Amino acid sequence: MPIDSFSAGKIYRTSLSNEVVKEIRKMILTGTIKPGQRINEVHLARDLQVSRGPVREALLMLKNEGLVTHEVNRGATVSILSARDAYEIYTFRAMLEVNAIEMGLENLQDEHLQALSHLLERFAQSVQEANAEELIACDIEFHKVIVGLSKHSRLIQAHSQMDSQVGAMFLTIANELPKRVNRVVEIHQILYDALASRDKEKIIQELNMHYLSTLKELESKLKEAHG
Amino acid sequence: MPIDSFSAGKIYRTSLSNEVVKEIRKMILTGTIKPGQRINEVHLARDLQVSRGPVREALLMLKNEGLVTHEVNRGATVSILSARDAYEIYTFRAMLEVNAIEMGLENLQDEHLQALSHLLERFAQSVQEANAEELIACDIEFHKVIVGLSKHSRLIQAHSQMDSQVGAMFLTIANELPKRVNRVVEIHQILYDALASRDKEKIIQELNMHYLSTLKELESKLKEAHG
DNA sequence: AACATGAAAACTGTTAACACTTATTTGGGG
DNA sequence: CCCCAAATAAGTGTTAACAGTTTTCATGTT
Repeated sequence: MPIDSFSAGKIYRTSLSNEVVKEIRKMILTGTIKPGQRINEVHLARDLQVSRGPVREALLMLKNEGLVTHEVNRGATVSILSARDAYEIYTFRAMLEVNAIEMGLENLQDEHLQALSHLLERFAQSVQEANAEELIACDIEFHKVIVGLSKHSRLIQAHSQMDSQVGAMFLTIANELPKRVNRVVEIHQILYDALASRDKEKIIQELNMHYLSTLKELESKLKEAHG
Repeated sequence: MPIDSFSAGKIYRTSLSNEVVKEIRKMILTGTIKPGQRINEVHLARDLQVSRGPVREALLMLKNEGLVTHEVNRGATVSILSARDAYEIYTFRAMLEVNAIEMGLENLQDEHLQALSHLLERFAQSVQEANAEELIACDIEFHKVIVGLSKHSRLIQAHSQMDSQVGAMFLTIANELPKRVNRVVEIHQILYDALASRDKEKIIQELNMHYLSTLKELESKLKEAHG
């Protein structure tokens, strides 16, 4: 049962495995399957009306996103992200973004600032609509623009490899988004201003601030959730 | 046909896919299959006396190591590493190692220095024996110790994800190893001395030097090979 | 001779059945 | 009643056959 994805009239060919990846990723990020839960290939395949081959390939890809862990002869389980993981994810992303700025700030064009500005509007709107999914997408997109300035594909790839895990972190605290959410927009506004100033030291300082505060807010939640 | 790997009497269970990964990786790193060459799943499976399932899974894993690229309905191709790739690989590794030192130099124990010292001996010996494979293994191991100081698993993982690509780079210039090879040992000796001094600034400076010179030596070769 | 066209071959993507491993249940002995 | 062991069920790993796509090759036309 091969699948074609349609988008604006143009046909993009994709494999079932890739579609299954999206499906499972969504299940994990929306909490349909929960951290620590084992993933049954047969059941999942049947639910998705697909055979086990694509499911296995999809699980391998999700393993590389860090959403899933794997043991031989025991299969895949949804990753549990600890406070330590949160620390690693955010410090590493901060590190990558700081280095991206250091090596590529001169690539910052007005178009980038426009794109970021537009993202801030989407941010604000998704807050009003209490649309967590959209909020996360904006956050990820925002930081993707920053690392993109480096034009360093391996740096960019290492960064985006953690996108899903960032999404999963958000999920962990999703129940109390409303209170925190306004600060997120504020914080990104500050980052935007720093970028617009094109002052390298300032940007780097704000980046570190940004992630430090994000981490602070997250860690207490995570510790009470599961060590 | 499930396979068990034996090692020093103890039995480690592993999957066929993992064995196949090792096999294909070896083929790529020894030049049995060459950059740009397409990988035929059926032929490869037959050669390895295995079915296509494990081969496909292995190719997925090798894709994440950067040794292989993949197009839907066209299968896998051995990655071609350009001068730009060399630049990215070495600048990114340098960046990761510098940050590892910055966040984890205080974790440097005498045991680490002993291990590094031992590696320098292995280095020297593999030079004498003109054992390129061993030389590469030492180089990778040496730098693994450095990033290991960070105790930051995501940083470590991002670094080791490029190990195979470093091996592939070496391969590209393997024909003229002899001349260059003595410098490699020298350079690592300098790095070792810097580490032994525990002087953070000095270590960072030497790391940057290290990769700069490695890159210089490589780039000319790579450009003449394939853009 | 160059080019387009369509059939055939080769190859990847997917499926379903088989083999082996792990988890669970059941029954018997302490 | 609890614990252990054998039998059984459930699950992952692997294989082989089928389906659809890409590539190659031959044929006919200009």
